[in-house]
Amino acid sequence: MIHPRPAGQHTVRRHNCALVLGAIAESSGLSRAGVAASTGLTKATVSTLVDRLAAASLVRDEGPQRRDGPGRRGTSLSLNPDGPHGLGVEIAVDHVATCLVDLTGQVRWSRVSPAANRAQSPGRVLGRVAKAVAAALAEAARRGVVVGGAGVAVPGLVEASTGLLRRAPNLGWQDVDVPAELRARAGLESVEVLVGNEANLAAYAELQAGGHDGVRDFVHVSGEIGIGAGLVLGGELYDGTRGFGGELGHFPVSSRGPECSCGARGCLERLAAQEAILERAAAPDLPSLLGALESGERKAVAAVRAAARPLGTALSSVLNLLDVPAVVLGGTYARLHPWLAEPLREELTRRVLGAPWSPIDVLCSPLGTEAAVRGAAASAVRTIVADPDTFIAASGRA
Amino acid sequence: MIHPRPAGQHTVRRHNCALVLGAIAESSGLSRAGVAASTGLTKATVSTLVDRLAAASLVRDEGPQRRDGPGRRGTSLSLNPDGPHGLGVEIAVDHVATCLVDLTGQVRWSRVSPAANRAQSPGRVLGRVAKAVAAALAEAARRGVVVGGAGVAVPGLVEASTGLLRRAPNLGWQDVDVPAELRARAGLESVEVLVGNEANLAAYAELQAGGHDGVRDFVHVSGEIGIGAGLVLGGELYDGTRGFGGELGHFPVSSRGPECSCGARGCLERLAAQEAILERAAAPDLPSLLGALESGERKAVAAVRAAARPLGTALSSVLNLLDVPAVVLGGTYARLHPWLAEPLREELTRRVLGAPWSPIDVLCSPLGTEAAVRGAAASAVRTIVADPDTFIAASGRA
DNA sequence: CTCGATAAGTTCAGTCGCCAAACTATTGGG
DNA sequence: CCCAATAGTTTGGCGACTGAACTTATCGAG
Repeated sequence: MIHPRPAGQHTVRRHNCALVLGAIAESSGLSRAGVAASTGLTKATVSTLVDRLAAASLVRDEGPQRRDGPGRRGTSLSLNPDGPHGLGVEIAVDHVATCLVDLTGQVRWSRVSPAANRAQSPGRVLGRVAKAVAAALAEAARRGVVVGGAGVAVPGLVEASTGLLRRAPNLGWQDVDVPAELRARAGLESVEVLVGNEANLAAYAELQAGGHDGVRDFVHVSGEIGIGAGLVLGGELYDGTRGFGGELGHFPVSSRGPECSCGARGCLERLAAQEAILERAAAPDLPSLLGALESGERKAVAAVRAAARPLGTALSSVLNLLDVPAVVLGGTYARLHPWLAEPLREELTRRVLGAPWSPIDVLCSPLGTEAAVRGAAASAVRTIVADPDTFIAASGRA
Repeated sequence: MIHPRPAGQHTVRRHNCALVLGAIAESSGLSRAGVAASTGLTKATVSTLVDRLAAASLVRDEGPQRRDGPGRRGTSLSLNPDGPHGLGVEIAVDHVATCLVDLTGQVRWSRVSPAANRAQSPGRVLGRVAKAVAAALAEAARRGVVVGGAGVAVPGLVEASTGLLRRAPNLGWQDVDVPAELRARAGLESVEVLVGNEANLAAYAELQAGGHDGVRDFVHVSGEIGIGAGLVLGGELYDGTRGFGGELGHFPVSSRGPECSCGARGCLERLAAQEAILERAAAPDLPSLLGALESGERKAVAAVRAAARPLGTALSSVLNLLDVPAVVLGGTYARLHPWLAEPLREELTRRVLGAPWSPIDVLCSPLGTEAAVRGAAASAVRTIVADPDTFIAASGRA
């Protein structure tokens, strides 16, 4: 059993610091008095904590508010966009991406470097990654911003407890300690480095920047190579007991169906991933499929429809099991959204038990292929916003 | 968004009180010094908190420990079995069950009253339940124990946020506020009353009393009427976003298959629930099926095997999605365990991706039909153990 | 223009729970 | 009999929040 920690006054301050910052993050432009009202803390306490947050340049004082009626005006507080940034890194089979995201979740800088990483040794790939990270750090230095944390998105199973990348089939890696490697190779010694599965982090990006506002519970699916899924429950990424959660590709959706690499038959992945759709539509690649769809070719439209059924079958089971009211389509599926959404919604409505009471949303991700890097950076920013006191303490002694 | 609460010193004490009690619960017979070591608190703090817990009769001083070597002996501390009890209530279609469980999780008293509750009005049934609760409270009074909380298991969807029983198909109920009704009818005014889905609470009972020691992550399935499932993740009951989680009965496992009441085809429930097995085995009821199995009748054995496949298909999807390493068979499935476990394990081993690395346990519940009531009572006890300070404050002013 | 009403933000003594360290109590061994 | 070792208690101090009084800022009415 993981032992919970004893609490002391410092714990109280940590909690309340996070509470105050959270209130400011949630509604920008709040005054100290407003924060006090929304958190339940006293004005005195809020003042102290805001001073602390401002000193660490997490919060910015934006001058007096507009108000009508008598009384002194409050000072607008908001997250400081020039405060610490989160560094996002994505290691994919064909590229390495990096970006810098500010506290408000805005992407302030990003870069993608093509790289043939498939079946390359970890050392070689991590060398490339270290270079890209160095460039990002240089950019941050040029802008005079502190990098407060880093997140790395990887295409494989990440063990939550250890941070180890257990298996990455497409890279051919096994048991690689990515954070340790990057800390050593790329001058990230003083920064917290998180790793996460690429599909899970894409889901998190969707929550943070997707603009489906108010939707705090959904399943995010994207179908590039295989099918990646990520769960967001109650505004938090849910990644299972050991962090392996969200494996959806091998859902058995057809007792017959083609054989899969996993040994079973009728896996979702073989029926609804990008490759399966292209094959059925007799399209050589995604652009040509999209072209065919736009000109309304029956074969292409039918291929997408055919993928919607098994996808809907699998997702409806997830929705029934976890009681989630929305599905977000990302990656390739986002581009197919106009043709995919309706048949998918039909299938879900038919199969989800709660559908008659609360209709199911099938949403489209606006983030495209950048979702995973953004999610990685956002998860780094999250660690600061969710626990500012630790960040302040760390930057104080550094 | 649900607003988190501000923290103060009282929050610290609450947290540490729970920490100390948790340490004692986890390893009975610990001394104050032992608690201090395992929690990280100082001996001074532990002493204060233990006094507090002892004054509320949550913790009992059991005299000096045995130790070898020099030094003063510590005093053994353990959960007080004569401290507050949890009251468990189960409202089923054919009976009402009640029980009293002490802080250690032992059932100290229980009673089952047959009752034809199917399709009866809530008022009528709750009248019966109130009577059973009154009898349980009288028994508690006779024993001189305080009832510190109550849990009610119901066969339907319970909304976590409101505690409302949204739908109970087998009872024919809709939107019933069970806690409020019971508080009003059964003299439970001063006691916290929790409601939960019967399958989820059975899973919780399994965690608490099932004796699969060390297993803190599993799916619990039982097949009486329909198929009920409950998830335990990291030693906590997981009941989904709104508390509707664990719906497994309508997993689509066969694209053909018989039509189901939900409108779809090939639902797990129609293929693997008790009724389906009996029908296939041509057995009139469960006892006769068990008899046939014990005398090795091929038709009966084949029927159970036939149910194992779809069950395994559905469960493997859950295991892949949530990364859980064990399945516990309860209710009817527990009785079929000798014939069901092996084919089920085979199916799971074939389909679960992580199986080659960590084998999947298929365990048998020893709790029988009492699981749900016990789980209800245990969940009531849990609220005390997980937050003793609130209990102490409440009993102090009462 | 001044004064009163209203609201934001600050200051300060008070309270509460934890901590560190010193102290008392108990036990086995030389 | 005294010492080393361990359990538990007492005491003074500290940090973080609270409540209430106080200062600052703004508007509108006379």
